[in-house]
Amino acid sequence: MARAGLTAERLTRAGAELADEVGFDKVTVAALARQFGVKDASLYSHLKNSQDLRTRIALLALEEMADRVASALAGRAGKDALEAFAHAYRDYAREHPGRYAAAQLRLDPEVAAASAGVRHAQMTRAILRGYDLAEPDRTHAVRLLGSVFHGYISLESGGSFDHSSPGTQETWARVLDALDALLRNWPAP
Amino acid sequence: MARAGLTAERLTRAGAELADEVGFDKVTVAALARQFGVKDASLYSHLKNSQDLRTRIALLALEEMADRVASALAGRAGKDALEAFAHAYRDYAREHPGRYAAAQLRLDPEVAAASAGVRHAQMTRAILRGYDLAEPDRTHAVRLLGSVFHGYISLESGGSFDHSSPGTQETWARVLDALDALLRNWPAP
DNA sequence: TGCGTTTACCTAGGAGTATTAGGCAAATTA
DNA sequence: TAATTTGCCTAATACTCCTAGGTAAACGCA
Repeated sequence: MARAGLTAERLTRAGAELADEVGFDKVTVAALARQFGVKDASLYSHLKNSQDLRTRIALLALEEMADRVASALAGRAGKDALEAFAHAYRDYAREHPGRYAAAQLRLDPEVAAASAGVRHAQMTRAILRGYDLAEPDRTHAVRLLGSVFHGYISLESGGSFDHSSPGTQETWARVLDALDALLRNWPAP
Repeated sequence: MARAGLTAERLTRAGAELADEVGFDKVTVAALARQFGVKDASLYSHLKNSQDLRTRIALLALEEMADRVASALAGRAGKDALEAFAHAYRDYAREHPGRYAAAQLRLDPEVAAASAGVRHAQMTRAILRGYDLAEPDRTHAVRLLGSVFHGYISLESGGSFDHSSPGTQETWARVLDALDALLRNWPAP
């Protein structure tokens, strides 16, 4: 019988698509096998287990996000960079909700340390180059930015903003204005 | 044979405890039945299905959080209120990670509208009474606060802040300083 | 070109979870 | 005390995860 040509990469990619279509939590070994027309047991030659699959999808998502952010950030500084980062991040989450959810997966420390999440963190720091912040405020600010971006996307995609009036597009723009103002006027302790 | 005295409420409460112990995603009808020493089929007299169980835990968590925040907020204004809200929120999430995760569950619009989530949102608005913000900036600011709080807690509990140096306690305090400063100096469009 | 080795995919099966249908006995009410 | 409700049961179906062991296709080499 003909082989389907499975590899860990193809499975990861297909799993990511599936996540975007039906939700990350519904990505299952069985569902993935069905997509390739093979038995679920067959996937275990390529994947250690279902957790391994989820981890691979998470790592893929982190790579893609870091790539996007990197190219969005190239050649920009200050508020320009802040907005580019924010838009790239949010757009990715809207285009790929399943992958974005995957990227929130808690990884083993070693795996996380070797992931594109590190690059991502570095780029968040890079945004602040255009602002006059010394340590440890720089780190506090990085954490604040990460919190706002992640929190906003998470609440928005969860529908928390659906039933009050200004559109989320407008809020997003004003939030970025506010963050820019804050970074330019970071309060002394 | 003796009855276990199951009710939807007891099951919900036990499910919430279980969520805090092993994680919200591992709260299962079977696991809950085991805790009460009954067969899993027995729970279906009290719960519509496993989604119903999860929803009930989420609603419980929303109630508890709204209660905590309400009493933290009583008699406070301005930065005092901001900090009280933030601490109550974060403390709840740290004490009850499973319940906090449950509270993020996407609810049907009608269910959400009847939930304590509404009270929660109103209290976030109440914080802003101490600051001079008119609509629509008030709404933008509410969304920003929600994003920061949720995002920070989510990243912190996911371990994102574990491997960089200032402690998260210090960052949290400085983030609140920054938010207070921002709300007092909200930029014009 | 044919042979051996690797490996991709298979069947079979065990364990856990979600859910429904239908039954008996305990608790409640008349 | 009889009638009714209801709490928990057994049984059965379906789906997911995963392991063990087998077969045949593809590959590497003489």
